[in-house]
Amino acid sequence: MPDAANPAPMNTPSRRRFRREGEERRRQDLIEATLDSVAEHGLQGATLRTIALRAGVTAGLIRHYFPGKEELLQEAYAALMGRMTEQAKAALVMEDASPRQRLAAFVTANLNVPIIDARVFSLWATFIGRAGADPSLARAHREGYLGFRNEVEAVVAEVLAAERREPDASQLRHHAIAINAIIDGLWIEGCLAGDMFSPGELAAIGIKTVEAELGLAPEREDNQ
Amino acid sequence: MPDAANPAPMNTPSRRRFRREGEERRRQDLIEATLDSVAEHGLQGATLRTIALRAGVTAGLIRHYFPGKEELLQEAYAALMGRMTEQAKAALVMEDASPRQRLAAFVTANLNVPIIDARVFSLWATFIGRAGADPSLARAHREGYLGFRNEVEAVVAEVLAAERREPDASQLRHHAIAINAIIDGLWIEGCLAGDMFSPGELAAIGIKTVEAELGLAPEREDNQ
DNA sequence: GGGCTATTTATACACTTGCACAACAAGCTC
DNA sequence: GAGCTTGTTGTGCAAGTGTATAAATAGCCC
Repeated sequence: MPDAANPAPMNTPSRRRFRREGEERRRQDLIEATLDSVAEHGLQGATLRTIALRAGVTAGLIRHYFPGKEELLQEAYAALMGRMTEQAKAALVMEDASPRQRLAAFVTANLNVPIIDARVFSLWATFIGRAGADPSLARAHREGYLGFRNEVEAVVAEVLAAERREPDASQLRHHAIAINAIIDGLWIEGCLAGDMFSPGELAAIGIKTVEAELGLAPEREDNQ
Repeated sequence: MPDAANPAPMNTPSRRRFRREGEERRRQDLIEATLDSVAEHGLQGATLRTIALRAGVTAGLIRHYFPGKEELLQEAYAALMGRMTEQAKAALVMEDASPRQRLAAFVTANLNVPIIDARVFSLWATFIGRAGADPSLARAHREGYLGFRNEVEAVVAEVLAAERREPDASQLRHHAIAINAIIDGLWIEGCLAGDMFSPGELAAIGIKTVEAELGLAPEREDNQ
């Protein structure tokens, strides 16, 4: 019996070499690997082994950082949502710009890369599809949605104020709902079939539609 | 050992009783059970055993009607898409109605039950989330989307013609893209958080936004 | 009613999954 | 460098997966 429990007496063929990373780093790597796996193979294809392989570790390690797969997925979704809303709102912080310009910039930012992105859309759809059955997902979405809509509503209020118009709360709410829908709808179209639109086309349509919704006079074509 | 391989010598405890259904009936039942399972537990929870249980048969039978799980899922998705586009287009066949009324009816139909429906949305999101990785899904979506958009474009052309306006092809296309986005965006909001809107509110917003996009004069409030 | 056929059940199998746990070594402290 | 902590690996396991296939029986034709 030359090869029993010890396969070769020369040297224990050595386990895999590894480095100890900081906790925060590992957790983020694992979350990113999870998002990649879900985007590529869906929730069913995102197994612990697939995720670990992508993160460059072995499956057992995941249990060292997360109580279970469920929690890993939840944290990954939270990270995704956080990034999305953060990017969207970032377009609103413009100094020295008229409300109307800020609104236009907001629409433009939401209808171009990196927000128009097939991977992000795939993730969003995959997770949101479970919202009907998973209350925590539904709540997370609702919070993100309302936050987004409130941002829209605030800008709309500024724009209309600059136009000397005084909408009541109900009108403001309707404007925000409609504009949010316009952006969402165009975002989906862009993510799913970006090649059907020329660069900047979606943003142009978005701005025009939003301004029509608000009853703003069309901009002159010849300004600068 | 009183209970060995034969648990009771009295009578072979009998297999499950069953009825032979027609092929078409069985296939449809299985597809419906598949959609139910996907809507409730996601793609990962839609196992052959779950589906079979819901359809009132045993798992093995599925292989008698479908080559494999993959094909069952594809047929289920096709059935879903077919039903969705069919319902959406059905709202357009109105005799004795002005183009503008038909457009309004179209928007209204798409923003109320049964098209506003959490289960259908869950299914749509779950499947469309895989479009990035599955070309056949992506193609199916694109065809459905373009079909829908072309319907919109046709009605828009009628509406504008009735208003003595003569948009060129590019303007028509932009209108269709925008209106499609408005409907999609409001549809999502209604499916995900229908309780945040009063009955008919989404449809009212949709009509107003669409008419603003087309530059139609607001309707008088006092007509009948 | 007696047989025939093919729908349906039931069981088996190879494989994957999430999770548990023991062994190991990377890198800090002294 | 010795020793210790703990991040990391590897293996094992029970449950569940899709598929294959044999056995049974429902319902039709005569």
